[in-house]
Amino acid sequence: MDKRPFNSQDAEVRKGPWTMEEDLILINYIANHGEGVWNSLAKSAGLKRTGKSCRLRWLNYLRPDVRRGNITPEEQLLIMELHAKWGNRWSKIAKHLPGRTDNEIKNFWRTRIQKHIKQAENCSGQNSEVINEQQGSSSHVSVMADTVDTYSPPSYQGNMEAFPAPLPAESNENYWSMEELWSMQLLNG
DNA sequence: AATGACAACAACCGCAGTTAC
DNA sequence: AGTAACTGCGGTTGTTGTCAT
Repeated sequence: MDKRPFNSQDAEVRKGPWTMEEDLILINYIANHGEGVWNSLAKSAGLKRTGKSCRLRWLNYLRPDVRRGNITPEEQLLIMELHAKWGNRWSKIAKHLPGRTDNEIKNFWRTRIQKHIKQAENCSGQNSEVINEQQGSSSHVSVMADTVDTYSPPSYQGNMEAFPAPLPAESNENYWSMEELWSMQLLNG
C-alpha cells in the first residue's frame, strides 16, 4: 500500500547505505526548513531517496539528540522492564529512553537480550510454554517478565554490568561522527 | 593468512492509522 | 463518505566487522 510518489523517477531512487553527502544535504535542509513532509522534503532537497528513507535516516541517525554508543545497564534494565510491560512496542519504549531510537532498542533486544533469554531457557530446561520469543504480544507480557526476572545466564549471573558491552560506534572508522557532520553543517551555514 | 560462522547494526519493506481533499 | 497521500511502526533483510578455526 505504499504510495510511490516518484513514479516517473523510480529508476533514480537510491537505496542502501547513505553517503556523507546525502547526510549533509539532509541535515542542511532540515536545519533550514525543519523536518516533516518527508516526501516533498526529499524532492526539494534534491535527494534521490524516498521520504520514508529520509525520515528514518534523520530519526535514527542524524538527529542531534540521538545518543550513540553503549546502552547503559540502567537503560538495559529499563528496556527489559518496559518490554515486559508493553511487549514489542518499540517506539513506546524508546520514548522512555531519551536519545535512543526504536530501531536501536529493537536491535538491542533482538541481538542481545533475546539471545540470552534463549540461553537461559536452554539451561533452565523445559519451561514449555515459555517463549515463542517472536511474539511480543501483550499476552506474553507476564511470561516475558518472569523470564527477565529469572534468567541469569551463567556468564553474568544476573549482573547487568556483565552484559556484553556493545562496541562503541566511534570505533567504526568508516563512519563519520555526528559532531563532524554537525560542524560541517554549521560551517556550511 | 585465509575463510567460514556469528554478532551487531543500518536500512528496507509492508502494513495500518491518520489526514486532507 | 470515499479515496489518495502521507506518516509511523514493527518485522525482516543486507552489510560489515570480529572472532574462531
